[in-house]
Amino acid sequence: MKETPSLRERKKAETRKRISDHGSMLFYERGFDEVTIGEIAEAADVSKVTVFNYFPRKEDIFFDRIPELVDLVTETVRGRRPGEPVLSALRDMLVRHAREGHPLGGIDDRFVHFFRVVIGSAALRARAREIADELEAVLAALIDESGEGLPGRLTAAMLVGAFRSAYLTAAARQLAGERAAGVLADHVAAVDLAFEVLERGLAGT
Amino acid sequence: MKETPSLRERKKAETRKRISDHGSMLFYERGFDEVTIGEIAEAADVSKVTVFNYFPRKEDIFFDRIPELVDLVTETVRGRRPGEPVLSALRDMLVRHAREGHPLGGIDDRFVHFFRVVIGSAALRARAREIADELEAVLAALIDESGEGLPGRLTAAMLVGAFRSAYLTAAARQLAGERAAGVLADHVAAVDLAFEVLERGLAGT
DNA sequence: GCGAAAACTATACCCGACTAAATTTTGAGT
DNA sequence: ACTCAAAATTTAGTCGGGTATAGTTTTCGC
Repeated sequence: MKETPSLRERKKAETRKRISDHGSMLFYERGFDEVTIGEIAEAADVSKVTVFNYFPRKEDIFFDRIPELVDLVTETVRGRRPGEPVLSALRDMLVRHAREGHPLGGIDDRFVHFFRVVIGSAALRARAREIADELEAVLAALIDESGEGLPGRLTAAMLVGAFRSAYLTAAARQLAGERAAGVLADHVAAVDLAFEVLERGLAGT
Repeated sequence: MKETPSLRERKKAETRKRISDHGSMLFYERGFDEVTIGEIAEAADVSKVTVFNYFPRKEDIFFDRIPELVDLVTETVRGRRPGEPVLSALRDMLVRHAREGHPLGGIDDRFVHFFRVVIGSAALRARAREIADELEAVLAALIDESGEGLPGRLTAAMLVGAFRSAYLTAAARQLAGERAAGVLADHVAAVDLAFEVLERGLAGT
């Protein structure tokens, strides 16, 4: 799969990373809205146009790893053990990532700063909601194609809604000063509850 | 409650309405992003600054009736018949409004144009998501205060997610050319299914 | 090496949402 | 009538994301 990291590709990846890294660093220091594209370009030693070349919108510089998140969900569903229900595969994945403090899981002391930046910017909050929508659509399609007979749209909407709510609650508590360790237990419980409700509710369909 | 529609108040209300009406009209004609605040000000025969005086953000000119929506939900929950479960009151209200083609219900031939404008503008879509979030928060608080022992956040998140999904599906079909009458039946079915799943799932809590 | 394609740079520009401050109008109460 | 405070207006901006263009450097495939 990964065989030709041709020089061109490597340089591109490196430039992209440099922009994203310098951008994120500035955002962490001063907040999303207080940093201009020009400053990022300068910090990354790149022209302003090049920034837009890699990131069509400013928000994408910060939310750089979303594609990985979509892939993660897709792989979780498509690559589940034969016979395992979609929902149980998703539940396991989500709980595991939270427990391991995986970057995309979100429950970890390091991510307080990440949350602070997002909460502090209307543009980033808006983009985050948009991303949740995209995830919901992907998930709905995956559920439909899984052949378990679940109503994809409804299931995805409820699941994304519930998880997002739990995630935000956990983030708010961490922002309020609680340590990740303390928040984690409740968060896992909230996720478990969400899946229980969903599974029980869908059982009679 | 409503006793003093003093001249001053009436004029304010009238100015507000004039701005919102002219604005909406222009949006319907040409799309949200293609209309500037300046044009709206001119059409409403008001200064540009006055527009911002009444509507802090451009999007609010179009989504003018959201406060009514929040009130509607609040009254539905608080004013339900004694002993009636929150969820059943909400379900009745939502189905009734859809059936009656209520402006805030959304299933009516007239609203195709409304949808088109929203779908056509990233800013309006973003604001719509934000509004859903606000509604979710209000609903969560209402459910918590209802004393039925339901988990407010989770219930609200799932309900708003499910309804929004159904609503958007119905809107998309109307946009694709189907008549409201045809879409209505499926939409009501989708809402009913959502409530069934939710109620059954929550039953064991 | 060489020509073509891709990536990058410099630069200038647009655009329209939103703001600040000072001034004028207008309705309310006496 | 007359005064006062709220509301509306005028004027004069700022600000930064995003774009368009045209030219320069770098990498690739051969």
